[in-house]
Amino acid sequence: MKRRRDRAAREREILDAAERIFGDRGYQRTSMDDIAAEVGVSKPLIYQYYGSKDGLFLACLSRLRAQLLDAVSEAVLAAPDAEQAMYAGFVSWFTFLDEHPRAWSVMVDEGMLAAGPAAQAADEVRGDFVELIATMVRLNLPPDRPTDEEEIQIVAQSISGATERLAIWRTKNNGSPTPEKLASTLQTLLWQGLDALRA
Amino acid sequence: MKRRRDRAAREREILDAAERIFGDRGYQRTSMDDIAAEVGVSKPLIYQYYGSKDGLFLACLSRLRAQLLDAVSEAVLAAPDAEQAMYAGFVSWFTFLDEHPRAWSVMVDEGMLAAGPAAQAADEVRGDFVELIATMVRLNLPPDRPTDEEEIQIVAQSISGATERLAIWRTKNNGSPTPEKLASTLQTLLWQGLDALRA
DNA sequence: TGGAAGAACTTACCCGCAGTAAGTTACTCG
DNA sequence: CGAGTAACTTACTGCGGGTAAGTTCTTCCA
Repeated sequence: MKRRRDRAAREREILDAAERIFGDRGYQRTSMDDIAAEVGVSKPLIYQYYGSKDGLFLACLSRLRAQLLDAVSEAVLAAPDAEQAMYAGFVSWFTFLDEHPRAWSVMVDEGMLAAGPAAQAADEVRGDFVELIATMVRLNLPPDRPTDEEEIQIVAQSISGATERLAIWRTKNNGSPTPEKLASTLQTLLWQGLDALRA
Repeated sequence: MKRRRDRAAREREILDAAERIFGDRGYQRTSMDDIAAEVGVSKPLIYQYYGSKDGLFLACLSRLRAQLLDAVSEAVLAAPDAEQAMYAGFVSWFTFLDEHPRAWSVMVDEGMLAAGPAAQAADEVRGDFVELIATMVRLNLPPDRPTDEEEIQIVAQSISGATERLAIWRTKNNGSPTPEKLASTLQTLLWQGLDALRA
């Protein structure tokens, strides 16, 4: 017989199992009973802790996103200049996704949340990335130039959308091209354009 | 009492209703019974014609995508040169989505199909756009240059992902910025980079 | 050391909805 | 008219998200 545990430990245990199973089978093909069985606990307990299937999924999603955001932020901050920061950011993005394939499956599935209250929360998580990118773009503007905030948002959304799509495409392509190839192509494609917007 | 109709007419009627209801409520919140009721027909008939809920949704999706692809292709082909073609393509993309908000809701929901056999089909539809973009990029390469097909795919996927994300962001933003603003920012961001890849 | 208080956990259900088996009604053509 | 078939329905199953109403374990103070 399994012992009882305190709430925080059990929550972590449930979250880990959920991440694993959602990652393997996707949102739709995973039932709350499956997760309950994996943890060795009954379904209502999960509902008590996470409220709903969406809630549980969202908890997985936001933990994973935070890890990814950390990895990318770190790479960006460690770079000596803006150009290399951009390249490093791209590489670390694709590399993280390579090294955490299950994590990535969960995130791709977030389309699942297109409706409902959880959608809002999911958007916020995504928004973190857009903000990271927007900040980088802003830092690289000449200080005297009046910032067109709308334009910055457009650029940040575009880059975020592009990298996300590339990551999806890449998994369907059995992991090629390499992160470096992707990063350098993006770099070439975008760098001059960013320069042009600066003018 | 409603009369019987022949299969093709009924199929169209069902598809129209499904597009409307999916567009209003999203995939998850729409039940097959809802659609059946709207058409004034019983549920098994829809199953006979479309096989499954995914099948029906996919049928809506692929019709709408085809319309959107037509609109964009036409705009692109009507332009006098590559630079204007790119701009015109962007504008027509955002404009179409503006003018067919319901269409757009259906398409955004396609994340819903992340799993299952329908996912494959959904990807194919999306692939049409990537191919359109890739073709345009290819046409604009100097003929003597050895084409790096992988690089072209990366670029096409990026642009497709970026525009899709911008469209989603835009609807959450109550339809601003304007299609023209988006198109011109993208143009500035990407044009020089495409030039750089050409070299 | 007993026993109240509360946290951790379960049993046993409900119901909405995708999907189906088996039949019924209306149209069509010889 | 009647046989054949296309269009359609009634009446169900089962899965899975979600919940009401308890039951056991554990802690901690008298």
